Amino acid sequence: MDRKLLLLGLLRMQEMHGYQLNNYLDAFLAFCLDVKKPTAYYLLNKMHEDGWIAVEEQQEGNRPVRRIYSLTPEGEQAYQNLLRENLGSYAPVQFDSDIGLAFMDSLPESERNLLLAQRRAQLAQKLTEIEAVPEHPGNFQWMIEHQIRHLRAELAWLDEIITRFA
Amino acid sequence: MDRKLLLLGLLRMQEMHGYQLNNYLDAFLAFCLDVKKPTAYYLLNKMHEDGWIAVEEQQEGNRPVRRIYSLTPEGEQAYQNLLRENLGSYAPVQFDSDIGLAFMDSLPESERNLLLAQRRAQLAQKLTEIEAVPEHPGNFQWMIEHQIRHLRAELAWLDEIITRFA
DNA sequence: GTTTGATTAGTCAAATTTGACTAATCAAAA
DNA sequence: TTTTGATTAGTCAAATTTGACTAATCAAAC
Repeated sequence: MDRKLLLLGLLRMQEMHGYQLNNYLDAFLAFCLDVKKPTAYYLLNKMHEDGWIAVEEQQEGNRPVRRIYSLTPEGEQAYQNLLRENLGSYAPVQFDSDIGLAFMDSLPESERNLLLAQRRAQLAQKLTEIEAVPEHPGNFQWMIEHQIRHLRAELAWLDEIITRFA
Repeated sequence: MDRKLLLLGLLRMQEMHGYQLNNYLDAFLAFCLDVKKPTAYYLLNKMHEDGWIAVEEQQEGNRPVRRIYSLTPEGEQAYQNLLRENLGSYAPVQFDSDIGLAFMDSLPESERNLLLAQRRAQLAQKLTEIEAVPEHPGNFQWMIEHQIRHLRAELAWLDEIITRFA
């Protein structure tokens, strides 16, 4: 549902064709949200079938056809509903990385430490990357800020684990 | 992959039948990990087909048959590989709740505040629940500790947002 | 006596997600 | 002049995940 909300919200800000949409997801939101291209098209089609999204074809010169997606009134209504649902509830997240931590004991100490160091490096890398992301349009800035805080907390937590086990 | 690691790790600690396994997931790990019953069976079957897991049937009286799942040597090897892969890398998490935050502007202030208060209540509730969870066997304790820290940070973040917008 | 709830096994169809792939046009680099 | 990379559109089969459901036994509550 949240992914639908995302697509509706983006198209509501500005109608777009699929390429633009996927490009935006890739270029600006990939740090925080992972929506693959076929997923986006799947959802666009579904919402089109449900009458939430209108499609208009445009041709420019001999280039491939552009399909502009935009919200219908039903889409606007759905957007409002999904938005309320999302805002009014807390969706817990899962830390799949913790599964490995739970079973660390089955590795020799030296290897465990090596792997954890590797994990730490990746985490730090990701943090550096996202801290370098420039200002973002609209309220997406918060998504980044949230992610940054989260990654900092994760790094601190991982360091604590590493220390406890060193 | 991580869910496979989880199941392998659990069966490695102690061989179990499906009911036991699902029960354990439900009763002890549901706070941190969400693995539904059909998913568990799907993975058990798959790993059985791949030769990672052995199944032995037991009958006790007239009760339905028990199928005890346990690791094969290949399963042990797979476990080692998955564990290394998991431990040595950082898997980023996604905050789907942030999607709503990004679009808050489209709601009237009063409703927005109401919904955010509702979200906060849910979050606080979840935190209370998990803080009340008793000691956990083995290293699963960390998963809980991690989740608690995370929820506290989330609560603080949400409060900050609410304040900024009040 | 009967109904409920725990124990044991799942299944099944449907929804969702993804990796890998195709196809055409045009601008710019080599 | 050829090749590469961006622009535009996706598709397709496969993997995964889930909600809703079935079926049998036994103990305990009512």
